[in-house]
Amino acid sequence: MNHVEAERQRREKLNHRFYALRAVVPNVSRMDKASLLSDAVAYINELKAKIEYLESHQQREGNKRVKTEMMDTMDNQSTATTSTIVDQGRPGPGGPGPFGLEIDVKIVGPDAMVTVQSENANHPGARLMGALRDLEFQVHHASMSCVNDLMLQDVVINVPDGMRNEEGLKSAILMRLDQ
Amino acid sequence: MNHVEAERQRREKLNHRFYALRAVVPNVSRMDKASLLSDAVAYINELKAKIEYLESHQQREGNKRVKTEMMDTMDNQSTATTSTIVDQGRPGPGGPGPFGLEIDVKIVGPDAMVTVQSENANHPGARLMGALRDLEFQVHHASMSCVNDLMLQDVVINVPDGMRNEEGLKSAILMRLDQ
DNA sequence: GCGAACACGTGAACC
DNA sequence: TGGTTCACGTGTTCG
Repeated sequence: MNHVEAERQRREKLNHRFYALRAVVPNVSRMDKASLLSDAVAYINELKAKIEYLESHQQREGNKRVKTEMMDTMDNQSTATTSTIVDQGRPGPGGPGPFGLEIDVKIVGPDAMVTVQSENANHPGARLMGALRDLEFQVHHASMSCVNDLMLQDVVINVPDGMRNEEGLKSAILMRLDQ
Repeated sequence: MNHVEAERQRREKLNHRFYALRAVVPNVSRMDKASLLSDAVAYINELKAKIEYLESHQQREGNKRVKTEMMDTMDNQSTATTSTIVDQGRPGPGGPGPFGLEIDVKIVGPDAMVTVQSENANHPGARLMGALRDLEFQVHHASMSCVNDLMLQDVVINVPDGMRNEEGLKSAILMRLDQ
């Protein structure tokens, strides 16, 4: 049969592409295809966030723009090229992302609870607090602990009406976090 | 058969991940899976190149002077005009001092415990953490709470041998704190 | 033996 | 008509 051979080649091609994708995505948590795909989208979103940050802060000290910038980001979310869809799937054992950083946001009433876990390097405490200052959030409570190379941090901030969106907050903070 | 259902769900999951990947990769030339995968790797490489470009085209300012500055300060301490003596006493009930800021330092072993009390303005949390970052102290633990206009904060930092001096640390931190 | 993950051949749909 | 892509059920391997 010719059909079986064609299908064989199709599978072969697909697997080759999968292999190529593995080559460009770092920290592929597990070797299975589904995890590879979700790791890839997460990685792409992190790269996008990093680029957006670098582009907005190429010219120094226009620092009060950030709030409106964030609004824009949250509006355009999941629409155009600005889309910041983040890994709905498994909160798997993949651990910290490419930047050794894991962040979680929970909206509770007028406030948001943010928990961050990362490696204890580059003064992560100062970085999160600085990011929240730049975003002009009122910080009600914050605590952080380091043990060896691991850093755990959680803060409670007041969030204005317009931006009570867990994913939006997450990517906005993440964007200012990865320098 | 249970097997057929498991495989069905596996395919469903995989297709969902494919759909998520399509959402974050722009210009998906054709709708077929293989093309999507190769477009994804191309896009990732594009983002990487852009980041490398942006990172190389931004100037860095070295902030490594602070540590030696601090050493100097601690040497000249209580001698000339550089002295920055504040609020020797315990964190009394008098409330914040003239600067709306009260700071206390206690050396304990290789670490120092710093407690700060001030009015809740100008993002005091970010300012203390930033000051400690600039002074290149390892922060082991930090916590802060705000209630109305009052802010309370305490941190535990590691202090190198040469500067285990409560008054010196206090004025060094204070100096970087009032901008 | 079970669950997970994969490769395979086959039927169907679409130019 | 082929040529190409997909979904499906099945066999198999591995922990």
